[in-house]
Amino acid sequence: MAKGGGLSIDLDPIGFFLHQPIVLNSFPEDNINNHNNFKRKLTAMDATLDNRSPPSTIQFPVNLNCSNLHDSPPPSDDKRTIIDEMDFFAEKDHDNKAAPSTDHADKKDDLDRPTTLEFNVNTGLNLLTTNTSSDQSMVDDGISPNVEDKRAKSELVVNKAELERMKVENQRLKEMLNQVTTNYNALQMHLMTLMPAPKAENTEENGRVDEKVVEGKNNGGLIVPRQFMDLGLAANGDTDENSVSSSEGRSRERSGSPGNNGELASKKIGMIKDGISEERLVFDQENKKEYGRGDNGREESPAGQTSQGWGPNKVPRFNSPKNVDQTEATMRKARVSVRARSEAPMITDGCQWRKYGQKMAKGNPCPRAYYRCTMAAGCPVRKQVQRCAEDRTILITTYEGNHNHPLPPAAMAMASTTSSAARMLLSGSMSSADGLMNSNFLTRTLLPCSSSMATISASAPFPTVTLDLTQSPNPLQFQRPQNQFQIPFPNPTQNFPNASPSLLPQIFGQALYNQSKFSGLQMSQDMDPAQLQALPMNQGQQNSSLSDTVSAATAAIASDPNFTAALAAAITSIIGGGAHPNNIGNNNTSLTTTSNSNGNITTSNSNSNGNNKINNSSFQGN
DNA sequence: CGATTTTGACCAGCGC
DNA sequence: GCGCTGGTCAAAATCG
Repeated sequence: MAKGGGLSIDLDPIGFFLHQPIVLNSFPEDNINNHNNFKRKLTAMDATLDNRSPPSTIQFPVNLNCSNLHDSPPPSDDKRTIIDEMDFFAEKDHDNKAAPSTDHADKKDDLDRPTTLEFNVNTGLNLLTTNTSSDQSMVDDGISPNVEDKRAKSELVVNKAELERMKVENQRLKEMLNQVTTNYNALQMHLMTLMPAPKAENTEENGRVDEKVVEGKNNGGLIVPRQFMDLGLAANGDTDENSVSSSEGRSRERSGSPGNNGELASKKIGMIKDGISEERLVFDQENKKEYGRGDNGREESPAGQTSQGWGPNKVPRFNSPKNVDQTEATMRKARVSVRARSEAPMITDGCQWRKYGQKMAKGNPCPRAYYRCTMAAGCPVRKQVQRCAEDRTILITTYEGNHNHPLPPAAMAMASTTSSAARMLLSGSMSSADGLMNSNFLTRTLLPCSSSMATISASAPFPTVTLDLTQSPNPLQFQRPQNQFQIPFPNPTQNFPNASPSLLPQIFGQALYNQSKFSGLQMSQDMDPAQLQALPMNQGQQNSSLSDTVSAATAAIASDPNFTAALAAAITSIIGGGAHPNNIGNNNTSLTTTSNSNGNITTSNSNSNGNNKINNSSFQGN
């Protein structure tokens, strides 16, 4: 027990004995004298400062001192700050403390650091500690080693208690973090439901509005507030049409005549202008048949909370000018595709899914499975799971829609990713004005935390963000398919050594979400889906699968103070309005320039300067 | 017995 | 109009 570097630190204010193993009952004589001198001085100080000067058996402000180290480090000392962060978030220390030996070992490590010594010298509180230490030394003179042992044991106990307290506090902080995350998510969803309409302005004038926005932004650098819609949530004020049709024609009656659809569409366009969600429109007009009829009535909701998201076969048509609104609305169905290596049939994303279909997709010997979220009735979120044809160890999971229910912490990562990416894509499809900024933003935000790549595509029929977790950390080595945005990520160890690849969804989602608050992302609209399948893979390192995404993410965040701090800083800067490209100081930003077969141009951007424009690819007929 | 999966059928969009 | 394809449904089968 005599180890415990902490004891040594506390007992020796000047650091005389820091180099020595802690043997409380074997102080050299002269050192004891030094302690006695100190004791005399400090006892006087102590008396004036604090009447509750502890009796000889209670001289453990030592430990309080330790706690003070963690709780309120002087701002001037960086090292101490680091120590503070580590104690709050680094689970390792706290986890390890279960074993006393480990605990002591840690303290011993601290002992070896000059900084610790420096700390002791500089901290006035240590004087008090010293005083007690001196008392202890004095006691050494006349009291048996048993007392010393008792004292040491007491200190050990107190240290343990302190560690326990900190552990509890750490746990409490983590719980608070979880709570905040949950609330944030709920608020986010609530916000989505409350802001359906403003998009209608853009819708009214179609592409022209976009151009205006572009000009305005270029001139003034103005960040136009963007509207993004909730893919998954049905607005409370939805019409009952859906419910009506839902109650009437079930089963095979779903096939309404196209003509009716057209009429309905024009009616609904009027509704859009009145502030009705476009997404809702899409759903209504495309779901004369609504799959809200659902199995076991699951997806039916009297409140019209019928599922949205994936209407059946909603491939947009871009040819008819009359259908521009409709087209645009249809384009709202953004998807987020995650490629990850996994032997499991499905990645663990924290949600409950029910398989509702399986099909053999063209060009892939592996069947594609269709799942819908079953965590709440009417949740519109769906996903497709399919193995990559080229490399069957790669699992491609495509998400669409937003959850309309609270999510367990374990599900937040992926849900945040999908909904945020979808919103980003959707808002991006509305305007290209800030495309570059968005790209930079996205890049900047994602850069630090991912070893993977995000491919953004608006390939027909749906704009898609592809998160490729199978790729090399050095994207510059890749030959990118055309018509894609490439968002390269540097070596993850560069910034967040402890950031797990599993973190990507969460970070990506957070980043996208934050980004979507400000603007949309310009993207190429006409990438061939096959190109997504042809994404390079098997290069470089093999990243881990996405299984246990959330737990890994949580653990990594909790355990890596650097990561936490940086992420918090990034998010703070974003939320605080720091999303302007000029504020982005990331040299790693790089967007590839590609032109596509349809003549659309995507613009490269080699830095964070937001002056370049990215051409907004108009919807191209396919 | 309820929930989930399987699987054949149906539907809509698209291209020819 | 026809065939292909993607997406979905829903009855039957299976699971826990």
